[in-house]
Amino acid sequence: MEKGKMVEYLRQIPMFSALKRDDLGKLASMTVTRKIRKGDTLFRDGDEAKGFYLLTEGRVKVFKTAADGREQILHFISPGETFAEVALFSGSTYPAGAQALEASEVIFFPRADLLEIVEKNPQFSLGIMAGFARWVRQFNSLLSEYTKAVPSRLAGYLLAEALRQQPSALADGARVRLEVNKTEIASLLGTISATLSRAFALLRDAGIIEVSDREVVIRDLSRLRDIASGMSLNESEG
Amino acid sequence: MEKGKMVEYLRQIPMFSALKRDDLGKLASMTVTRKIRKGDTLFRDGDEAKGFYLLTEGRVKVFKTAADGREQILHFISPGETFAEVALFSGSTYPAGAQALEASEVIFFPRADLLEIVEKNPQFSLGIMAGFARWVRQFNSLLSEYTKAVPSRLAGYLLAEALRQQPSALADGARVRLEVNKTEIASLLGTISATLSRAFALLRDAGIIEVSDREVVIRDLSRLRDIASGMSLNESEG
DNA sequence: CTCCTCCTTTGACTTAGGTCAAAGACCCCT
DNA sequence: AGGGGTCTTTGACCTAAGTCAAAGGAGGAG
Repeated sequence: MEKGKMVEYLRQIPMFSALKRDDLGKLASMTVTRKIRKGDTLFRDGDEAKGFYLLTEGRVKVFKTAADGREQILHFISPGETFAEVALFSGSTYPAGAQALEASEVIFFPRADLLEIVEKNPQFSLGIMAGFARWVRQFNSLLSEYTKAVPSRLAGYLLAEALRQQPSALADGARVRLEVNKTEIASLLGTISATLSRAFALLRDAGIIEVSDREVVIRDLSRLRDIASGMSLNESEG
Repeated sequence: MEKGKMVEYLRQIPMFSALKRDDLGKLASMTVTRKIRKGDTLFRDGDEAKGFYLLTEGRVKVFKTAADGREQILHFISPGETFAEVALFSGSTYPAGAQALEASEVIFFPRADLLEIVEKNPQFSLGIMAGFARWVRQFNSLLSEYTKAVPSRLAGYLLAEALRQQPSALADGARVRLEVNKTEIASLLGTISATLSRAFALLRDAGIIEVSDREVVIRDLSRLRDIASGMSLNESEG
């Protein structure tokens, strides 16, 4: 990306929006852009944390690997989102790994350079913290999801995706594209593909959603909401 | 607390240690100290976030309440620890509730006053962020715990408590006081007291711990570690 | 076009752990 | 000391969801 364009691009990212023009320029010049292929690992849980990333293209997963090798996805990153910000605040290691789900492009922000800007721009640190707070909330909700049954978690995921993809069109008939494969979604929801498959079938057979290939149509939004909030399938009937 | 003492007290808190003397003074004068009784609620999930807290005495739980009324404890707060810092960075609402587990005393830091200090002290914001990072890691590990069986989570909890209570004496024979009742521990570990009770019995019968009243003695630290890392009880035998 | 690989679905089985219920144990309070 | 309340343990039962395995499907590479 050419520098002027880079500055414009960075300005749109909420975290950087408070920066003045010359700081943005400095920021732009310290970055490293990197193209990665599907399956490439950006960093692993435990690697030394040298900076954080902004995804400009593609899709990335952030995940933890358990002792037995199974992985738990913490979140999917979409273009325009930053990840691994935690690197900024503690010199040590990344608490999770990151890997490309498809061909992607990232911008890397080296920790040391960033800290310089932070120290001179209290406003900037507020921006970072706001991003952090958002993140905490997300994490928080991920945790509460865990106590729910798999169909509830799936319902919650579908609602969140529908909202993210087309905030305005959240109504019966809304379409949700599944932007990652079901095995990955299963891992995000803390389950396995076989179980997720059954959960999809349950919602489908109840007439709440239609599934074809990678597209889901929401047929009964209000029941989907009920399920997401923890209601069981038969409670939500009628 | 008298003001000079308050300044000294605040200086010991990692988050505030980078502040200069007069900022500490300002900080001290903006706080509100509050005594609360066992069972008192400090704030609920969804309340407007007006500031954050520092616990000086007693014990507090931070928790989420599910739609069906069951609660999931996110963490126990011990004296000297801050909580609800998320309030600083997003004007909106608390993502969880807080309630006193015993008679306690807290210092409250109003959001608006704090932000003033943040804006003038980049160093301070770094301190806050460091606290945040610690918090993220803790949360992160809480999440990975979730995929494990209950006895593993219990083992992890006991190890963490042993380490917190007497970092130096972590060896066979180490004693751990249970500072909250088992129903609360169950909720922290994402289970219920009946199941937790069986998990205690399992570890006891395997000769890994001894339990009497509210005191646990670690008899076989290395097996406890095995269990905590996800190994099943019979795998860890021998 | 056809093979190969990866993803998804389905089936049969097993099990961890939640539910419900009841009985101890302990503590405080009067 | 008696009695109510809370916390903990134990038992019997049941269900959600994980494991293992196999069969379809769909897409890409040659």
